[in-house]
Amino acid sequence: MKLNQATDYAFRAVYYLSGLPKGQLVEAKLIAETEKIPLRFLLKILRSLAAAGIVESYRGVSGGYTLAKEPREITMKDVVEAVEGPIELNRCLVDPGECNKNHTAHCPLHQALFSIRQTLNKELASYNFADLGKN
Amino acid sequence: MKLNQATDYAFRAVYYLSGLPKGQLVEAKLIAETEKIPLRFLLKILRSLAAAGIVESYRGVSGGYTLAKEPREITMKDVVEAVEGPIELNRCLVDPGECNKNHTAHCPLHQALFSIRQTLNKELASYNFADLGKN
DNA sequence: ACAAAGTATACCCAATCGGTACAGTATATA
DNA sequence: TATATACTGTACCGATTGGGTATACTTTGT
Repeated sequence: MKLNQATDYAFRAVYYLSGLPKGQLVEAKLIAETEKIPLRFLLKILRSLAAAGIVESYRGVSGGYTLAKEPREITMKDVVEAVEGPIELNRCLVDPGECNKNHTAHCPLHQALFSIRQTLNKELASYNFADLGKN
Repeated sequence: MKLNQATDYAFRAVYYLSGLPKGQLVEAKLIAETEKIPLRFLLKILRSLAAAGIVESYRGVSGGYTLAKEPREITMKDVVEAVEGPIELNRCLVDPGECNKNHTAHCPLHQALFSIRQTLNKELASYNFADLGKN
């Protein structure tokens, strides 16, 4: 069970942007070089981050990217969800029809998984990009 | 980010075995039918569980499977790891060489991910198959 | 008008997932 | 001791996902 590589790159990109003066634009190319991320792939990831309202993009000659909100307002959970969608943990947490036993409500495994997912989400949400740098 | 289907089946199989009198053998076929798991696939999963010391197998005419230890001694983490290996969360947690920034030790993202993984592991380890049934 | 940025869509190869097939081995019982 | 029954091991298979690239296009500052 792991996060995918795109998510890792997204973490790095957002972390990089968090270290910049508020509102400063940076081209994808520079982020890519600094963070050693394939440029084309990074552009794709940045589009997801933009769609999720984490990053703002500006086109044209001196365009680039900047954070759409304060680093403190962006959590690791936000980034994960922007890139790979919500954490599912298990098919049957998403679609009860997928549960081949089909008695979700009184399935103790389901209950445990539900609670584990919740813990994981909370944990991811507890890290914001302002605090990440410090310590 | 999710657990795979084999792990889900493994949960169900172990849960099923946990509900049986200690030491009672059950054929894979019966587990498969009860839990609606493809038989061949279940057999494969059971081999992983046996290799991990969660389940014991007996061949021959009235063979089958039984838990290798008390339900209380088996956690969801044990089952996850038996089936899909340890939880990695991120490439660079496994192999520092994979970290394209290569300064793992002082990377705040790495530190956060490390801690998140730990929380997840603890959470998974907090559910054992004796308690799952009750409540 | 043109170069420098981002956008959109489509594609590609490799790895993993979910599962099956086949050939083999152990064992209880007739 | 033959045989049916149950597990084992390896190899395979089609579909999906992961990680990334290509191509064509749009926006914008100078």
